[in-house]
Amino acid sequence: MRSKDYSKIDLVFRAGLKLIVKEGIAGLTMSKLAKQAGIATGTLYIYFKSKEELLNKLYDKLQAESKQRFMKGYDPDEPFRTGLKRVWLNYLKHRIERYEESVFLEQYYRSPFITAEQKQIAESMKQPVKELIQRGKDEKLVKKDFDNEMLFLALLGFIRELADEHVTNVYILNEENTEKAFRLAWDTIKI
Amino acid sequence: MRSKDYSKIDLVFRAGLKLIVKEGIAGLTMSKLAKQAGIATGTLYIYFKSKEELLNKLYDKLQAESKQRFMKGYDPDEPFRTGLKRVWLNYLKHRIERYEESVFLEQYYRSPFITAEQKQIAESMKQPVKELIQRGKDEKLVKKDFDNEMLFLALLGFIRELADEHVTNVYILNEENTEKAFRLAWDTIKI
DNA sequence: TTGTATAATGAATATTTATTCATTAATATT
DNA sequence: AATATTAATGAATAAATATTCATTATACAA
Repeated sequence: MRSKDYSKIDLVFRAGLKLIVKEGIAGLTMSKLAKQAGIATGTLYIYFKSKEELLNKLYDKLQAESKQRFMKGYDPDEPFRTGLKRVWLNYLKHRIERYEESVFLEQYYRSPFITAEQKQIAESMKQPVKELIQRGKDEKLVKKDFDNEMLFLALLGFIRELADEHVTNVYILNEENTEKAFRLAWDTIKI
Repeated sequence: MRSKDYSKIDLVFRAGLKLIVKEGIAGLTMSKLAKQAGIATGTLYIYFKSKEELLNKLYDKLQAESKQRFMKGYDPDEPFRTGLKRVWLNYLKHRIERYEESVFLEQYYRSPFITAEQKQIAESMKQPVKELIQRGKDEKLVKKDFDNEMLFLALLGFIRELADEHVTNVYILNEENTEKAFRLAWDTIKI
C-alpha cells in the first residue's frame, strides 16, 4: 500500500505560476510543468484529470486565498484612515508578494479555461472595500461628490501600477516611498 | 498575373484581436483565426511566415499606432491643465475604443512571442507624459513632493481601471462621469 | 519479512494545431 | 481570347502537446 502525496498539488501550482509569469498561459505545457515541478508528466494526471481541471483548481485556490488577505487585520474600531491604510497596504503587499498569482489571475480571466461562475466570484471580491469607502463618507472624511465605485477604481488602479512597476524593477518601493504613495492615495479621496 | 490583396493583413489582425479578447493568446489557433477572417488557413502563410511572425507584426503595428494617439492634439501653448486633460482623455478613449488592442498588448507582453527589443520600446512610451507632468511642476501646479513616476502611475492606473470597467459594462462612463473622473485625477496631482 | 495495493514513471499513443503543397481560381499581359 | 503568373484554397503532413498505460518503486499490513 502507498498513499498519495498531496503536497505535490501545491508543488505543481507553484511551478505553474513560475512558468506562467515567464511565458503566459499560452506558453504552459504539461511537460514543461512536470519538469519544473520535478515530477513525471504522468504524475500530473494522478492529481488532476486534465490541464483544464488543473488550471481551474489553481484559480479557485488563489481566489479563495486572496479574498482573505485583503481585509486581514482590519479593525472597525480603529479610525477610518488607519483602517483604510491597512487594507490599502494589504492589497499592495499582496500584489507584490504574490505577483505571480496576480499575473495568473489576470491571464486566466481571459483564457479559454475560465467558467462563468468564476467570473461572478471575481466581481464580488470588491464589495468589502467599497463598503469601507462608504464608511469614510459617513464619517465625513471622504469626498461625497464621487461615487464609491469611482473612488475604488482610483485607489485600485494606482496600487496595481505601483506593484507592477516594483516587481519589474521599474519603480522600486521602499518604506518611505510606500508611505508617500499612500498619502497620495489619501489625497485623492479625502475631502 | 494576380496581385496580393494586402488588405487581408488588416483583416487578419482584426480577426485576431477579436478572438484574443475572448480566449486570450492561449486560445488562438491558426485555423480559428483563418475562419474568423473568412480566409483559408493556407492564405495566412502567404502574408505571414508563421504564427510567431504574425503576432510580432501585430504587436509592432499597434505599438506604433498607440504611440501616436496619446499625445495627439496636445498644444504646448494651451494652459497646463487643458493639455493634461487632452492627453488624459486621449488615453482613456484609446483604452476604450481600442480595448481589444489593449488586451492583446498586455497578453503579448507575457507571451512566449515577445522579443527583448519590443519590451524596450514599451517602456519608452511613457516618456512624453512624464515630461508633461514635469511641466506642471515647473508651473507650480503639480505637487513637487511626489516624483513624476509616482504621479504618472496614479494617473495611468486610474484610467486603466476606468476603461476596463467601462468596456466590461461594470461601470459605464458617460460625459458627466468622465468629466468627474478627470477632476478626481486632477485632485490627485494638483497642489 | 513478504505480499499487495497503489503511487510514480516516462515512453508510447492520441489529439490538437501549425505548416506545407498539389490543385484551382483570378487577373494582368500579349 | 489565350497564356502565364501568382493568389487562394483546404486537405494532407509535420510538429507539438495532452493523455494514457505498461512497468517499476514504495510503503503499509499481515
